[in-house]
Amino acid sequence: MFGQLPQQLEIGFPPSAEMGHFAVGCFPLAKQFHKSPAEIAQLIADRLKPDTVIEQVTAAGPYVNLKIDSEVLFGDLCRRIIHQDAAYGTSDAGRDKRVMVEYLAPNTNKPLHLGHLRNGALGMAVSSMFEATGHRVVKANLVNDRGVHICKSMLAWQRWGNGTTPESEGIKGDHFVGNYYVRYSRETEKDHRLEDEVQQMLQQWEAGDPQTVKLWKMMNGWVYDGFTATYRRFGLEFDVFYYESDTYKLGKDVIQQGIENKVFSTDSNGNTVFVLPEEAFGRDKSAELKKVTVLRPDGTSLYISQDIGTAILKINDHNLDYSIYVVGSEQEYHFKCLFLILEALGYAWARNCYHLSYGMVYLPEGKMKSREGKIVDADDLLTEMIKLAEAEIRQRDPEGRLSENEIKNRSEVIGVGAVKFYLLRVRPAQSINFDPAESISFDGFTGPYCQYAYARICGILEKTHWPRQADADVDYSLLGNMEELQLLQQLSRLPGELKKAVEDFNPSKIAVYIFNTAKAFNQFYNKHPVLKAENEQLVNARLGLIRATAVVLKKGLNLIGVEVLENM
RNA sequence: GCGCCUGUAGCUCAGCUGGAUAGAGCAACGGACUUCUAAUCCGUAGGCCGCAGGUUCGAAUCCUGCCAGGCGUACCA
Repeated sequence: MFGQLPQQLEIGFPPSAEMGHFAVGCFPLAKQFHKSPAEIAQLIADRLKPDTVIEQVTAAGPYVNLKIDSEVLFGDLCRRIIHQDAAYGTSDAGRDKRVMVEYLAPNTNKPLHLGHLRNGALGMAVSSMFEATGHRVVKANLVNDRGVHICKSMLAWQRWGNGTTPESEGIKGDHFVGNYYVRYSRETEKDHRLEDEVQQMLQQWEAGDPQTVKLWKMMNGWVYDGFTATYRRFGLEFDVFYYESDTYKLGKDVIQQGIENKVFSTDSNGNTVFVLPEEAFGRDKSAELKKVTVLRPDGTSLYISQDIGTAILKINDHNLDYSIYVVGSEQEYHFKCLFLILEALGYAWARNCYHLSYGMVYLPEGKMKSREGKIVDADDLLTEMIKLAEAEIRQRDPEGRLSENEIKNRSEVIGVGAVKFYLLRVRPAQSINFDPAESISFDGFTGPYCQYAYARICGILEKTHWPRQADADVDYSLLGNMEELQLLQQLSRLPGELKKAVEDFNPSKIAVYIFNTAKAFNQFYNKHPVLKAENEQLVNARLGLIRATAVVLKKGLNLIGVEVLENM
């Protein structure tokens, strides 16, 4: 279409569709021809003669705005979208590349909370985005199933559980265990000797004491039952689980090798340490180079030692090209060190490890603290949202036409979609101030708003037989009003937005894009009838346009893990 | 002290690889349902883009300094 224009020029959109369908900024040519961008734009506009495709060329300041023949403009894109369907916007840019997305990493001593939901929503969205760009994605969950915190719940249950189980009490397993974690925290304030007992239990666990291991397995089993239910409800999927109980001793061999190769050194306390480069880390309070300990003097490992081992394990297990860690921003320092150490150890792939860091979720009262019970529980929040959605659905169905099953299904899709969208609509680096009132809203920049636009389209398509005639015979040249143009322009953006979202590891780009697309549709919908358009030809053309819109909305929402409904 | 992140409308945020008059949502006010789903749409109002310099034809965007908030700063995970 623009073969006649120099290639370095970028094609964008004018601020208003009235000005033209495409805009070409002439800035790059200014230097080359020693003329102002505006002069060049005028020159091009004068030279470029309209033809069958390009209907009008106008210079507007430094831009050349082009108007394109409607049949080409609309027909091209709508036909392509409808034809490609779910493949629209995808690419094979990452073909043959294997990428692991590690996310969630829950502890098995308490239920999931709002922070986990943000992590999970991000993990799933990023995975989908990478899949949509042709990557082979392995979704991994590194379960933190051992350690002193797990023993706390275990000890409390042993002491005060009286042999009860989640079944006997009718409580979801993870919540059941979490209650004992809270119980431990309460009791230990009164009786500090419990702390010694917990340490003892941890030692017994590490020694493989059968009783302790049995208790551990049983209680973790309860937690997994609970987690599995929440995963299913929130739409979290994993291809592989790593358990810290299997991996916590990893890394020692590599570190030993690193010592021999002088990657690590020993400090005055006998710790095995890695000295951090000054350029990236500066110096500490006493003006010394900063260090990170990778082994204690007694040879026991630390968080980072395990992570070194696990990183290598993951690469070897799955032959990865990229390894992504979805972990909160408070661990940026840790991952910076980890990747640096891996590189120092000679692993070239360390450069292909990424920490997808995301900001905290703050509550109105402050940061979430599980021990103080000041958290937003994941299950509670989802239940609450689903209930609100249900109330809305029932209000819209006063005659009670919907089956209970249908109401349940819709409530879940809407409620869960609202939570995911709320957590994904801001970029990951941004911390979220969790506003309960705003989070439960279904109006405006929300998931349900986007789902609603999709459902409205389905409502129209349901009432007709699409295509009413052969797709090729639809006369798209009839389209071209402002709302149609703006909607079309939005539809054309998906591939580019997906590409940017993947490059930045930023699902919020998709969320924003989908919202804008839904809005463009609603604006069109409110102003122009589809089925009752002036004539049959126009009806068909508009049906094509909204059919394409439905494809884009569904695709975009699915990319960020939000499901769609044909009726709302 | 050092490192990273953040600062844009009353509130929550887009925009940040420099380009057309800085955009949305919420909240406020006013309008549109005998018309394909009003979970919608239209309108009004609301901005020294933290501050000060610099680079540039052009800066919310890049650079420097400062101010404010958050996170982290090995021997917890």
